[in-house]
Amino acid sequence: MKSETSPKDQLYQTAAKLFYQHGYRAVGVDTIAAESGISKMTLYRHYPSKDDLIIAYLKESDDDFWRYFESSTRNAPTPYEKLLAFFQGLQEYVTTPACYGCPFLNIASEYPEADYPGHQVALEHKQRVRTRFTRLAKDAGAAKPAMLADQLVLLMDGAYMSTRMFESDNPARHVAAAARALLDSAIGN
Amino acid sequence: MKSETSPKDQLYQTAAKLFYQHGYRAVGVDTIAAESGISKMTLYRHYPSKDDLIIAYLKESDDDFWRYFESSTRNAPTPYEKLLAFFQGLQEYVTTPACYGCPFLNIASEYPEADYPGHQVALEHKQRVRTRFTRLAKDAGAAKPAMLADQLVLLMDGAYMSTRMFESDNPARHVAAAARALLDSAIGN
DNA sequence: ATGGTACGATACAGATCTGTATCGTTAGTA
DNA sequence: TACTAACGATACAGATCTGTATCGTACCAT
Repeated sequence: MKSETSPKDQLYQTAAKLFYQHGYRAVGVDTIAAESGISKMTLYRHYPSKDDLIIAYLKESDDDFWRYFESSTRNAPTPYEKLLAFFQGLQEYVTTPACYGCPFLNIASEYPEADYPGHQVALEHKQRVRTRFTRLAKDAGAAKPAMLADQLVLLMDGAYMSTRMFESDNPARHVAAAARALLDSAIGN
Repeated sequence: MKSETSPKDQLYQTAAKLFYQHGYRAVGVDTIAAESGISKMTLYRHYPSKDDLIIAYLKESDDDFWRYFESSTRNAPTPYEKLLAFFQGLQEYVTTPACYGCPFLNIASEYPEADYPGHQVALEHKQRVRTRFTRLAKDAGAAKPAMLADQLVLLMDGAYMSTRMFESDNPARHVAAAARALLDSAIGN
């Protein structure tokens, strides 16, 4: 059957969960090893350093994000509705206990130095989102698509951070309505 | 003249700068002592622990925020214009190299556990901002003032995080326009 | 059967961090 | 002048962290 998860997968899943919930600096390799039931030596056999494990997690999070982005917007017929659908899905996610914010914002907070490798990965991710938003905003007929995209990025990141901060009564519950207001204001329909 | 800064002040100013720029976990007490030119023993004579120093910084940051809030909105004649003025000033600040994000969002990222004292201080700060926004939104005639306030909080926090992440070409340069759009949409004038 | 590969367990090196203990010095004050 | 309070310098205790070294074992393919 070969359905057993490999030690590397086991390690990765545990690290991903701990990094996301508790932060990158707060989680040590000993904790990851103990929690996953995999030896620390095996960890270092698969990942040369803790930073490599962090980078692997960030790259996978980027893939996850785009997988979700595609699936949440696929059924929306227009660019306008695609953006709305994304923010509707985002709102549902960030008002869920499973959400601990944004892995990329979290790494940027913990490692603000621009030359840290993880910071670079995060920055590139946000730039791709910005580019994608800009394209959709343009196709939706916005007069200033780059400006609208930036405004939507602020909303998205604000929602992620609210979720990391608030346990209940989260301001992010209004992110979809806010996105709609910005879209309507920028498109003018 | 007695104008010399006291060792405690020297210590505090150095710690504030380092915490804000590099993060709380990344900055150790030895670094603070060395950078300030004050002995580590003197640090612990004034602050029982590093956490106490962090809390002192957060409380002072809260005061700073409200001082700025009052000064930036004082000359605006209406609640609507007060909110616009705040976001205009925020935009100017976050597009400046002196800005390293929001001390409260930063602490929430680095210490996500809700029972960490610093997290509590941060949460209370954000709640006060939310309350203040709600009051102004209500006085400005918004149909759903709490919702508008939440949307503005998302924008504000998104702008802070963008600044921590981006060095140039910062999406936060459009935060004032976004706030205006949300206000106009919610008030309907 | 045998050899290679992956993993577990453990100990450890070396760095770093928070916080304390000790002692010397300096400055202000009665 | 002598006392006191604050500070500096240094060493250190104890914990924690990343990463490595070593050795034993289990499994798998030839």
